[in-house]
Amino acid sequence: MPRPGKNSYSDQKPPYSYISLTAMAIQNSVEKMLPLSDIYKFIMDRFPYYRENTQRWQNSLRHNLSFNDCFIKIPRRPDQPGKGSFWALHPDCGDMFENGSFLRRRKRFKLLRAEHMACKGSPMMHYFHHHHHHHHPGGKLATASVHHEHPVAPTSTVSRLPNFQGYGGIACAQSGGFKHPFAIENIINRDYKGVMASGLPLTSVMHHLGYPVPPQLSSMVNSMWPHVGMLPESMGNVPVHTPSDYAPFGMSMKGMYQNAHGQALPVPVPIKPTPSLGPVTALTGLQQSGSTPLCSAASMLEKNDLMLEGKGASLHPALLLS
DNA sequence: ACCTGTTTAGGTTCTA
DNA sequence: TAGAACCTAAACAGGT
Repeated sequence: MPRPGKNSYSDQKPPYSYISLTAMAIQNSVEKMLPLSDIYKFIMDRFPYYRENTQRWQNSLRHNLSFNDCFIKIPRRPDQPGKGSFWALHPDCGDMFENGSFLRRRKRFKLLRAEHMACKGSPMMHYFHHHHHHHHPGGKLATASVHHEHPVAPTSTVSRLPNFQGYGGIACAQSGGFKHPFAIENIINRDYKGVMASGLPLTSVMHHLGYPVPPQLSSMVNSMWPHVGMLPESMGNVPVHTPSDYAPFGMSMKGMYQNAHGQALPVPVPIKPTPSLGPVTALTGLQQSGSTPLCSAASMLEKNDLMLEGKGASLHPALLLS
């Protein structure tokens, strides 16, 4: 009989992919972006399994960061000391984890070839490329304001992103401060080599590439360029969404809860909804709790426990204990 | 020397 | 069973 306690549960490998673990870490961060070392830290803090063989899994994790389009690299500004870039989730990778389950993705988030080129070459170019080709119903350019101490990760855009119902007031409350990494103030202050190399003003580049600048932004872009960072704060706000309508970031927040230590953790739910229950998921718990800031993790788990099926679908003990 | 990041390559596991 | 998702190893470049 395996005796419970030391080495029985918490040291076992968590049923989450590296993509899941990384997404958790990023989502959990205030700015929705983390340097590599902090991603390591998050994972090791919560999952004792990953406190060993660090060479192995960290190599795998780095591979995932580079290889998967759902992760984007955000360069540090000169005023931000530290090693490496920040890593964030691509704004459009919203529903990678069906029903909020982090166990297995419903499908791989893959950029189109052209998107990939644009994205890897220059975040900004990607941004406009992206928004040109997917006309979003209510989607306009991200809010832009000028002065911020830190670059922050994307506010979500509309496409592929489900409504955000909550995750308490935690993420919601922060969303007012979030800025799309491709938002003007974040774009211009970084190393957008593609544009800089062209020697053309931003709007010219955009026009040349066939990306019309939205009216409310064009004047701002023009006025800002090349006077980076000189725009008054008041001009910077072009609200697009009610902040509470969407997650502060492109990934679905359904299925998240906080444990007793204030750590945000996923609520594992079946990949496929139980047929008899229909598409009832962790989201239901959030929705039913209405605007209640913090959904009871216990009640959510209760609901979800009824639906757990298959092997790895139960809550990993490390999540409860850490 | 170590960390970060990219890429290739070959393997396993899961799902349609 | 084929393909997708995922894992691991490893070579290598560039930076501190």
